[in-house]
Amino acid sequence: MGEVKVKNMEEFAALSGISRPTVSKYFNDPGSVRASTRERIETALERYDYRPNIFAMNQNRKLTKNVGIIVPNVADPFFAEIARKIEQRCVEAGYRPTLFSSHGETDHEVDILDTLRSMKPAGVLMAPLGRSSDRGAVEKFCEEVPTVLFDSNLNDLGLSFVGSDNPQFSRLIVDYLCRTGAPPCFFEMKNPANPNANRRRQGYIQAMEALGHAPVIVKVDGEGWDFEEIGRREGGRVLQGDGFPSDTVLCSNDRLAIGLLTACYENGVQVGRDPGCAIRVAGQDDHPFARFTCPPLTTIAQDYEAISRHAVETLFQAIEGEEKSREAILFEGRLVMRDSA
Amino acid sequence: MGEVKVKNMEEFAALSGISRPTVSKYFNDPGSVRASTRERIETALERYDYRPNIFAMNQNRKLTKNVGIIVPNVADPFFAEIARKIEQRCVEAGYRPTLFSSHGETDHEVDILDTLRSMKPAGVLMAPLGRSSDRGAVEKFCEEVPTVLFDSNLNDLGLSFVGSDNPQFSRLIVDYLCRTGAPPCFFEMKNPANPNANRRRQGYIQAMEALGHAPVIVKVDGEGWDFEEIGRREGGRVLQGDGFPSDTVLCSNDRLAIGLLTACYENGVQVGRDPGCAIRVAGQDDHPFARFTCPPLTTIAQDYEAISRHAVETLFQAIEGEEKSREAILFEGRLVMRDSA
DNA sequence: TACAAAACTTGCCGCGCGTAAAATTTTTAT
DNA sequence: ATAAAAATTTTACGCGCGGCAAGTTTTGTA
Repeated sequence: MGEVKVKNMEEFAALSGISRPTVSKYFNDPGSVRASTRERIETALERYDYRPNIFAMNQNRKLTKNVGIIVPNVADPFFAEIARKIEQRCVEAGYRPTLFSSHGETDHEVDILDTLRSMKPAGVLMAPLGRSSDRGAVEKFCEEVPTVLFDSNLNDLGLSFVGSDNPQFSRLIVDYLCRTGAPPCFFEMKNPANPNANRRRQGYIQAMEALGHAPVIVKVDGEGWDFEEIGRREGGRVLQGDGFPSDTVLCSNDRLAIGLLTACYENGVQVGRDPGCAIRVAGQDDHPFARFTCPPLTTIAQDYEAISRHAVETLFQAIEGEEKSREAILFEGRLVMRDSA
Repeated sequence: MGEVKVKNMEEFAALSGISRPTVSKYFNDPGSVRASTRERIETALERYDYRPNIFAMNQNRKLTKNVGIIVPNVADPFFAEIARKIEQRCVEAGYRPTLFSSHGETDHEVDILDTLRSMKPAGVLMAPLGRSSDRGAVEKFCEEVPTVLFDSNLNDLGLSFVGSDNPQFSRLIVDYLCRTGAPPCFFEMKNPANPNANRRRQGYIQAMEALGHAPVIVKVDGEGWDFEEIGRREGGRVLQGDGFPSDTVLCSNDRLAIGLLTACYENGVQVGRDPGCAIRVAGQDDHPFARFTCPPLTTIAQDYEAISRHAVETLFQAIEGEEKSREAILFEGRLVMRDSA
């Protein structure tokens, strides 16, 4: 490998004894050439280490092999993890994924959309910021390039939506909490960035009423994506004030719960389901760190695996021509019992 | 904006009344054309919403405006955070950053290098996997494209290295721990993936000896990047066995410490510096989650800000022609006192 | 063995832009 | 006002590959 530096496909084709158009066909789909031809090319490939110029490739192809992945915030391990899974599946399918993070900012999300547009991607997998997304910009983008939304749904945008059945999450954990102790109150931010928060609240209310309990919601101030800090600061404020209306607190998501656990620690409030404990805390998501909080967090696990698989499959089906009407695919959560509730 | 769709630079040049080569110059460096010309172009830009085709651009330019950012694992919030900062600085400097994660795998890192090579990047900022990096592949890459290494140093590779003064980290925290309680033992993995771990161990040994104490190292099994789980599992094993040789444990890094805190909780071992506590635990890095552990983790903070700034500056200076000999720039850590030690 | 289908070759054009050289215009300095 | 310098225009070519059409070879089938 690496005997001579091969400048272009012309040269490589000559060296391998195959015509350039056929070599070109090979690179676009190795299966489209005769087996004997494929072998000759691959033999030459090992000797001369040549790679087609991706810029020249993408320039002329109507459809590139590029796939964009957008998450609202890579610094959140939840999104980092799901992005990793999606990335992997794209590579396996022969595409070139590029990861982008909006970093929680509307402008940044719009910029990414612009950048992506100029990359002529075959498709895009996008987890929108949610409430603070520029709906118009996203809509326009979805009209131009095949886009599958995940995690957070922007109504009727994109080819389809793949996410979690958030009301079911809340019902599931409310059932569990009521079965094993006091009915929970619901702890959330006043203006949640993520629309899933609303569905979770509604799921909570429904589940409580179905069990004959009065739902109680604790809304706290806080903007942005520093959920842990908001949970800690505002949770602490509640604890130092009147306290929570129930000794069981269901948080809108795990990151808020992680912050609340810190607040409990700082205020000397023992968390858990043991007799000596003063409060139970539960989350939702099964954040990668939920396993390592003290006490480990009882939560509802998102089905990362199914979401990433289905999102990618849906996109590729659309790319490869199968017309379908938009659908929202929701996966159920799984109760993960740990020690916090 | 957006009156008519402009196909190419030829068309746009005609619409703006400027010749195409000049328009081309403008896009490569707006400052290189006369102010009056610049204004005419920008006026047209607002009316006709045209963006040059990036593939065609990059194809002919010897040097693109692409910058590659490689981290060993985006799912680690530490790297996600520093990548975010670097990304931002690149954009401000007019470059197009692309983020890659090796996901802890050697093969993946090598693949990224190959992909990057074909993108003809102006430069690359790379945090190598470390011990499991393919040194030969990295070396070859560094010879071809200007690369600044950060976080983890691969001796003599790249334009320069920007990272932390790891021995100083350990000295700093050892001093603090000895001043406020029992001399610490050092908790680490047997085969650390990151070479910084070795420097930290050495710093620990030096600091202990300088203070007249015998260094004691607790090495535990564990492969891969699941540091929290290793810390929890092996930490638990130690606690259930003979226990730690000191009631103060300095962990090689925060993620290990986070796992150890979980192990302590699971084994009913009270952590902190209060009289009732059985053990003190300290970390190193100031991981984004260290603030939210229970108890919050005492640690040494990496200077994210300085590292990202300096890494980017060094790269751009090299790109823009300033020849310099390779240097390793190390930033000091800052003691962050919280409740765990 | 013949014959059609499939795979390949040859030749050529186009994509959108970078870039170089020479001619022309505009700006700045004398 | 005039010369020199700087900026712009014109002209022309090349980058590396995709894609098409027509002709040639190989393959599989009867």
